[in-house]
Amino acid sequence: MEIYTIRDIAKKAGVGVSTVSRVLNERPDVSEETRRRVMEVVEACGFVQNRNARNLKNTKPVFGAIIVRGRRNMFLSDVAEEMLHCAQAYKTPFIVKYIDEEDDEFGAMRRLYGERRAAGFILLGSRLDERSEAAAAMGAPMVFATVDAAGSGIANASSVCIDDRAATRAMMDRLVAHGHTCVAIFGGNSEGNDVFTRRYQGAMDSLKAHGISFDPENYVVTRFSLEGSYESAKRFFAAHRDVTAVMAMSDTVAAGVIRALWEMGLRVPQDVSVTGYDGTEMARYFIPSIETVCQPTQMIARESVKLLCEMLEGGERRYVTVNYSLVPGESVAQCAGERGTGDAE
Amino acid sequence: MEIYTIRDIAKKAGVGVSTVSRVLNERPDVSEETRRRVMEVVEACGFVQNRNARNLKNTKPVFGAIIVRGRRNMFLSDVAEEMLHCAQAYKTPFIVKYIDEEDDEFGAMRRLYGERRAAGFILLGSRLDERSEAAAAMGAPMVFATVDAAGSGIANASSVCIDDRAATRAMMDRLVAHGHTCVAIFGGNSEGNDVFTRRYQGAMDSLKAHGISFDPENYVVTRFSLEGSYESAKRFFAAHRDVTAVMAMSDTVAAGVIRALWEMGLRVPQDVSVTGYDGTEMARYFIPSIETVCQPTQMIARESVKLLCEMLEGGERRYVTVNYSLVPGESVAQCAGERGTGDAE
DNA sequence: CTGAAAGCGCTTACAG
DNA sequence: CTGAAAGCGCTTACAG
Repeated sequence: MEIYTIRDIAKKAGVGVSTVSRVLNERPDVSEETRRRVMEVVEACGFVQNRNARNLKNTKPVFGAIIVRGRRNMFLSDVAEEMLHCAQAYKTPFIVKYIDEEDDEFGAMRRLYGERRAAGFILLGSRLDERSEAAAAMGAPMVFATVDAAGSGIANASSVCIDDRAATRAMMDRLVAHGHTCVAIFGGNSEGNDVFTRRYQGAMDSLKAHGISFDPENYVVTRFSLEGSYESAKRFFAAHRDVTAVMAMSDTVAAGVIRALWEMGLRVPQDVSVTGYDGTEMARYFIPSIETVCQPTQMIARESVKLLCEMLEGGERRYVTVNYSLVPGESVAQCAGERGTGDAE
Repeated sequence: MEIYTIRDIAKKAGVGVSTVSRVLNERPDVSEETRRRVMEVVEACGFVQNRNARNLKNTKPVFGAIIVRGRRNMFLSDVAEEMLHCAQAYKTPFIVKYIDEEDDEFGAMRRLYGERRAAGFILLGSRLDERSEAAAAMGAPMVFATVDAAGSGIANASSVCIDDRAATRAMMDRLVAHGHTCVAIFGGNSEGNDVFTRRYQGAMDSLKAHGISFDPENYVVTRFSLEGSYESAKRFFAAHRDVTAVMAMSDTVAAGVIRALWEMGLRVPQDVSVTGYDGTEMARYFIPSIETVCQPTQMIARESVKLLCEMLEGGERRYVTVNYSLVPGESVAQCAGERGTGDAE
């Protein structure tokens, strides 16, 4: 298979290279007749533009980059896929970059900016801290997806997210309504103003409203993978048999916890209730199915892409909140009463 | 944050641009003294090479592309991640491109070649048919990962895979050893010489050796997602209550099937045994854990990357077979005896 | 060991 | 509406 350049096409079509370029970029200032002739040659040769050259030359926004933090995170990768899908409606191409849960998304952003001149960024599953400020200094517009940037004050940062605090509050209300008063929370390592903090606060809002106290030891920091949460749960429940419910900050974590409990002889939901977060496919098909907070994948994807494209055209930053919903599951039941620590003795 | 070019660096360091380029590319023909001076400036400016320009100019192999067929396939995405990891040991950068299960990986390959001049390809979860021949005409070396290209005769195609036929045969032997004679197989739509055919043949090898017949109606074509396999299973078991075991061609499919059975009141493994394929994390943590054929992720990744890099340097094509292993799981049990079709009546 | 120059394939003012 | 020319940031022979 031969590789053609725009110059080859120009020659074959008997026009100048600039004309071919115009046709390819769907500019209006080409006669219909010429356009057809050029397109015929393009089709016939199976010509594909060289993006390296295209991106090298262009000064205008050429493409956006989606940075996903967490490789094993099915929810985030679903959202990323959906973003790619939505992006097709815009002229701006998008690329996706996956980085490790523990990696620095702002470093990745900087690199993408330097290496390939990405014009704008969507940060999926990011945090919001000093480094985001530094990254903002690049001047490229960014959209935080699933994280609220409203308080950040960063000039070129928009965000799309659900009200995490309200969602966890509502979820905790459900657990309390089922009689659970001794709950453990499995979440991430809070580094200030991130999604984990919001969710934690929401849970506290609920407990406080119900006059229930929370032992800080019952906040378990875990990796967001099956293996990670499984290990965390094994360790935690070896010492905390009195807990009757777990609120996990992702469905994957919930699944790992359920498996660990199961192996320890604790049934879900009969002995322990477990809730998830995200509303993934897996939550629906796991046994038991996992009660969870559904973040609307499509809506988040669509709004994020739209926002970034707006900003690339000079639009203002905006903070969008989308609606979550509580998805019932088989993983929650009425509290059977205090189990106490008797088992461990 | 300002963006510097190689020319800025050259000026600041008081050298020519070619010298900076040499330092950046770790060429030997630069004096230690000059190298240090240049690197200092590079560090100080936080300079990053523009890959668009780099890839545009270069004629030598610059980067490889990994094309993953199937977005929801956790096994394949794990392998892809591992490949990226292995690739760090080579000078050749790699990029990953995910395409839909139903999409044309060879079209994607062609585009990547035209648009970005990828020098070589790793095809993850691909098939092998007429289109692969056409793609081969591009001349770029390719490595089929998890598919055997040995019989294809394509000049520039290597492959890395397990012996799929032997693996499914061994797995079916286990089911038969547990007394199962009426087995359904959940797999993909065979389009000739692909992995589904191999696995099917392996299963037949076993059944034939045991003098057990197989009703073609018991081969169920399904999408490789939880939802897809769940739906397929619901439909299938509504009419085929006599089946006592399911051999699924992926862990995800196995999970979907288990969930469907569970909802229909059929327990796994008490009523129906189910086996998976791939050896994913999920198989280990699902309830029940899923007995599966483990494909060695790391080995496949490492060998594929190595092979492609070899070929990019002019090496010969090779066909590598790596070892699979059978992972026991809670999803298989002794056949309780024929259930017959009584339930349906 | 080092630098000036050409060129990778495209886009975009600039003149017609 | 169309084409010749300059230039995006880099690499790579080519001369020193």
